[in-house]
Amino acid sequence: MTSEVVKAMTRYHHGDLRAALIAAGMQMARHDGGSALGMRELARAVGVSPNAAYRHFANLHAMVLTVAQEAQHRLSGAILDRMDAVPADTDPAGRALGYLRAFSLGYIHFALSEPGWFALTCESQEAPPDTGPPTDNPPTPHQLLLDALDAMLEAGVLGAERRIDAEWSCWATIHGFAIMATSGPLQGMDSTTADRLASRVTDTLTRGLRS
Amino acid sequence: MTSEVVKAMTRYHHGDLRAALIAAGMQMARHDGGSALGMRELARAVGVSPNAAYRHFANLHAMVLTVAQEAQHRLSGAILDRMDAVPADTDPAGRALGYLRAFSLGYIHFALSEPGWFALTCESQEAPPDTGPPTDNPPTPHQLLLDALDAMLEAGVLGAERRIDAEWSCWATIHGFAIMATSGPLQGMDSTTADRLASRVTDTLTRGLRS
DNA sequence: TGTACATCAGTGAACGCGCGTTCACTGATGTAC
DNA sequence: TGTACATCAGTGAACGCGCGTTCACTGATGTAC
Repeated sequence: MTSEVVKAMTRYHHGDLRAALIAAGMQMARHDGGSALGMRELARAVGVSPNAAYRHFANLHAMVLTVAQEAQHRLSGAILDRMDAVPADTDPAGRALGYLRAFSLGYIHFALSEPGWFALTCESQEAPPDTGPPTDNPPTPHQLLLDALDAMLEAGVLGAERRIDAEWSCWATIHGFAIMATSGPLQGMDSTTADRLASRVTDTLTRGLRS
Repeated sequence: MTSEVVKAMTRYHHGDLRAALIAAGMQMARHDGGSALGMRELARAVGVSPNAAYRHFANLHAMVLTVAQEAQHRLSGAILDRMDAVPADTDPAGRALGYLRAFSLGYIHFALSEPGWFALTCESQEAPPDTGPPTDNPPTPHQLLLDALDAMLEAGVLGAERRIDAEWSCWATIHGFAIMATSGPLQGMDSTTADRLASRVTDTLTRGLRS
């Protein structure tokens, strides 16, 4: 398998240049954020002529969107891991609250541990131009939040009236904290402080929702 | 007065080129955000050689920071206007809650009505290189938030324990909503919806703080 | 099974652009005597 | 009051850079017969 890939890398036909370009884009964005993505630099990283990338992306914008979507998938994955780890044996109310907390802390933790990728996810709300028809993509972070809130509604933790627009309060708070901790006034805080603040902010949010 | 300025504009010595450059920078940033600021374009807008700007700013970065600070002053001004409009004849508790609400809605309204300037304030947390010693600058938005929270503490609306780190919950929520409404998933919503959501988010935040 | 040929996925060179920044210079201003 | 001179605030031209994108081309691949 590995030798095939190596062979593929050295052949005139790359093998899977598109995937390699996306991987290189992720690597670049990891350190320098999404604004560092460029067609020439990407091709250079993969060891291919600048022009070859245009076989796989119509232009710079399309390429950035595609890499951004990959970053968003990783964010979803990180959140899902935390949500799946919520113990299943507790009562529905506790579990629903656990989902929201898992979402919040998962989102924030991802932002802090992968600030470059996180910044990339913020940069593009649009969907990349042509996602092939058979998409086994993970749910978007936004969908995961809706799931958590609906679980709270069903478990009776959240009143029906309070459910309305609740996702935007959550998104504002959680995303806002992530931005702040990543590229705002809280930038560079130590991880103990980060954990404490993330926890407190999540508490305040939860209290506000439940009243 | 006006004729003096006009004369100053056409003289070899500009008169107040630094102020003119900052004003032009604000105008540019208003439409295209802070990343559109450039030394050459700025000089062009004022009708001066590209190099002239280097008499007033060490480099691009210093210029952007300076314009960003100006944008932040306007944000502070907008918030202050709202906070000053809080009726003084109510009880301290109501007034303190009014301050927080004024801060939140003022912040969000500014972001929505001047998205370019708002984006610029986000871009730079650092202080510009050399602010002259006699600074009669308005207080920072962050300071205004602290004032509102302290008023709530004094009025007994906010418990001492709840006051701790409360500014970060507020900042996350308010700033987060502004980001979301300006360049995030809520981008382009109509103003009725914006008002409703801003109000609801502020309510949720306030409830969360008071428990 | 072999072969002609269409198609795909790369190469290499170039274009034009606008940028930040620097250099040597000059016109205007103010100040010491 | 006049004048020499230092200093300030501009000009104009250029450098080097890296970018996105396009052009004409070629090596590799697969498919119909």
